[in-house]
Amino acid sequence: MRPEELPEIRHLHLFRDMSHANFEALMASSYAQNFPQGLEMIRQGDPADFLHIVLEGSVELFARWGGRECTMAVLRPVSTFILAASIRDAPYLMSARTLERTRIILIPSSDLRAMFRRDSEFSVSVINELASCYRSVVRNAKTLKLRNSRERVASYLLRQSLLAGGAPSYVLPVEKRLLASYLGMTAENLSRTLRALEDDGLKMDGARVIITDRAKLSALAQPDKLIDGPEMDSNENGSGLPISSR
Amino acid sequence: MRPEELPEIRHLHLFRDMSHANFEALMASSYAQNFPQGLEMIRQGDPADFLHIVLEGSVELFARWGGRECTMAVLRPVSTFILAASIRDAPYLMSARTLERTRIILIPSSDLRAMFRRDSEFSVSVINELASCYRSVVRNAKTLKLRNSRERVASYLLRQSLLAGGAPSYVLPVEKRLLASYLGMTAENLSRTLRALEDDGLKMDGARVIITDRAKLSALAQPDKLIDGPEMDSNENGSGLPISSR
DNA sequence: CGAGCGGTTGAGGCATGTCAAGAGTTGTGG
DNA sequence: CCACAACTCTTGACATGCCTCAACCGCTCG
Repeated sequence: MRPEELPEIRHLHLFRDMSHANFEALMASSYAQNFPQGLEMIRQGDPADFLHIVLEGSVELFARWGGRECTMAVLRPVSTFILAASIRDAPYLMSARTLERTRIILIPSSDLRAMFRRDSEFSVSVINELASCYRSVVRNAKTLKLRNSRERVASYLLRQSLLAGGAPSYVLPVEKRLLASYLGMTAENLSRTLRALEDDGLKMDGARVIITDRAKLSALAQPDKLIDGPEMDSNENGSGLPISSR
Repeated sequence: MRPEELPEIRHLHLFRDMSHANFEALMASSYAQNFPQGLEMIRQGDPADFLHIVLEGSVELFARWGGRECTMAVLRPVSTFILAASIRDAPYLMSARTLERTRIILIPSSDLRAMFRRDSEFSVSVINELASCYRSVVRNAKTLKLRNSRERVASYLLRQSLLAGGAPSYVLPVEKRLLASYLGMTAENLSRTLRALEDDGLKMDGARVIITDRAKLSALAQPDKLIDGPEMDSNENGSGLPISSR
């Protein structure tokens, strides 16, 4: 692990409050790894031996069942993921693959579990992190059950706009194909939906989103802080399943 | 609070490992309340001032958006709920209403937060509880995105059968209307789906489920431990969103 | 240059929601 | 005790959202 990377990790909410010595100890037992693009680094069902941290690149979390698969989240630096499985010493519920060349830190789950039993500051951080992640997934479930695909697309685009500083125009952070799967629809359906939203204040230009009439689009999406945030929460972290907080 | 209720609460994973004195302290600041049927005791968006525990009766957690609503979980004794919101000192993401006359214990969130900073055994329990809940919601999201309604119904019925001790016949723990909403479909659609499953090893008689051909039904549902459990986990607890662990 | 891939578009079909009506059940008040 | 209201559940008819399959375009990369 490179020395200049430590501060970046230390800066995460999860690690920010623990003692210096304990942080060093945790990092000493961890190691970094670089993965090429498209590598399935985690397979659902495998034992969760490590907590992962994305340092560079990006990672897709996805789930498989039968012949189907769907993407559950996309993570960008600096984020942790699969904290819950590491803690429960249980099998991964999701698989992970790199979307590009990606650098990952691996922290042994057993060290993690030992650490929060020893460092009470750290255990409080873990609690806050998990609670935050839990709420994110609940929001996700709400949007899936309460909104139709059109509304999910519109609210997603508005949320991303907000993350881009409220800009009326920005570039999609992920491929449309992947976004479709994240939003629980097919690529074809997303394509048609984006086209249809041209009557509602949206314009697409390739991967570029242009919000031409925010009020109109908002009326359709009905953004709700109990689904879309804010509290965009403490989501510098990952695995709370934001698709690309970046 | 009745003295005979304390052991039931103490028996929950969440409270079982903390010191006697601290448990007593937490209970001392809590109080019990009885609600009539159909009362909306928690409204989404309100501040989460209390951790709740169902002692008798049953509670539906549901979410609203726009004009629509859907049920997210049904909780039965003895279960805690809305732990994450209490911890984050954040607004409830879901509403709760009683399905029958229900007795609830209310633990002030601030006391809860103070307690896990003080009692490290308790903080470990909270971590395990939250991690477990998180995984439950992820499983829920997976079933929503990967299975169609028919498959969700079939797998739900098989899971319930397992909870009923593997019995081929049992009575639905909730009304069909509510079950439909939990499974992300309309009541009409559930009704038709149940009828259609008669070709696949299922027979309904009112609220009674009769599995006539388990192999056939399983082939359709393709139960998966990464979605349906087991690890039916430590789900004596609630808010991991099982519908009626009974 | 050709293969592969993401994206788009069209045609068609199935799954699911909506609306409406009726049977059965439960609960309530006269 | 009965009448009535309210509710769940079911069924039918219909509309529509969404998926599937197929073709095609444009781009990238070997």
